[in-house]
Amino acid sequence: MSHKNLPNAELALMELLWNDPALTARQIREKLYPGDSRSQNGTVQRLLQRLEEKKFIKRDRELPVHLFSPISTRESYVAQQMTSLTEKLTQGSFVPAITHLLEEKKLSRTEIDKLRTILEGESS
Amino acid sequence: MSHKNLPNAELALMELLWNDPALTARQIREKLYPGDSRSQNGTVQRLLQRLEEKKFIKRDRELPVHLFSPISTRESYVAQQMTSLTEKLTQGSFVPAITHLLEEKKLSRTEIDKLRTILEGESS
DNA sequence: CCAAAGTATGACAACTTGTCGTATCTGTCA
DNA sequence: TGACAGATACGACAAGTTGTCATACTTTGG
Repeated sequence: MSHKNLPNAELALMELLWNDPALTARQIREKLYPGDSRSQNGTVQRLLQRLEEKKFIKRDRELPVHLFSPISTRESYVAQQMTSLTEKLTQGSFVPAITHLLEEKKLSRTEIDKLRTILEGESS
Repeated sequence: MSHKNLPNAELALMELLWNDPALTARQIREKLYPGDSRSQNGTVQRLLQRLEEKKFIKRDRELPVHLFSPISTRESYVAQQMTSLTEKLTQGSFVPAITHLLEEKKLSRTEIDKLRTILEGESS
C-alpha cells in the first residue's frame, strides 16, 4: 500500500515513462537533462533505482542495457493520491472537496459536464 | 499561492483547530500530547509558529495568552491539494482520476450518488 | 518583586532529495 | 584478445524539512 508521494525529480521521470512506456536510462537522461552533461548519468540511475524500490517502475534486465517501464498509470497515481487525501481528511469522501470547488466556482462548466456524464454512466 | 503540503504534526494540529477554531497553545498541547509532558511546550509553540508563517492559522495577540484559529477550512485545504495534483498531472482535470476510480470500483454507490446530486445542482 | 505560565528561538538528530564521483561490468571491434 | 565505450551500481554529500527540546525572555496575578 505504498501511497508514496513522489518528489519532483522522480515525478518528472515518471512523466516520461507515462508518455513512452519503455525507455533506456540514456533516453531518459537525454530528455530530462538535455544539453548532454554526462555527469547526470548517475543522477538518472539513482532516480531509477529509487523509483524501482518504491515499485513505481519495473526494470527489464534481459539486455545489458535495461529498459524501464511504469508499473501503474498516471491515472491510478492521481486517483491514489486523491484517495489518500480524502481518507486522511474527510473520511474518504470526495464530496466535501467537490462541493467546495463548486461553491468557489473552481470547476469549469465543461469539467462539470464531463464529470456529470461519467457519473451518469453509473446507473443506480 | 502556497499550496504547501502540511507535514503530519502540523496537520494534526490543524485538525484540532478545524474542529474547534479558537484554542490556546496550552489547550492544543493537552490534546496533542496528553499525559502531561510539559517539554512539548516548545514543540507546540514551534508548530504554531510554522503554521502561522505558512498562513494556515492566525494568532490573536490581544491577550498575552494567544488564541489560534484556522485561516482556511479543511474543505478548502483538501480541494486545494486536489487541484494542485490535477494541475500537476492531468492538466487540471478531475476526469481522469474519477474515471479511474469508477473503473476500479473505488467509489461507493452512495458516494457516487452524492456526487451526482451536487453536480446536478449545477444547471447548465 | 516573585513565581507561574506563556511566548520566542536556537539547536539538533533523523530523513529526504537531488547530485556527483567512482568503481565495476560487458559487448564490440581492431 | 585486449582495450575502449557506454552501462550499471552505489557511496557520499549538501540542502532542506520535520519533530523535538532546552533555554531565554515576557507578562501578570498576588
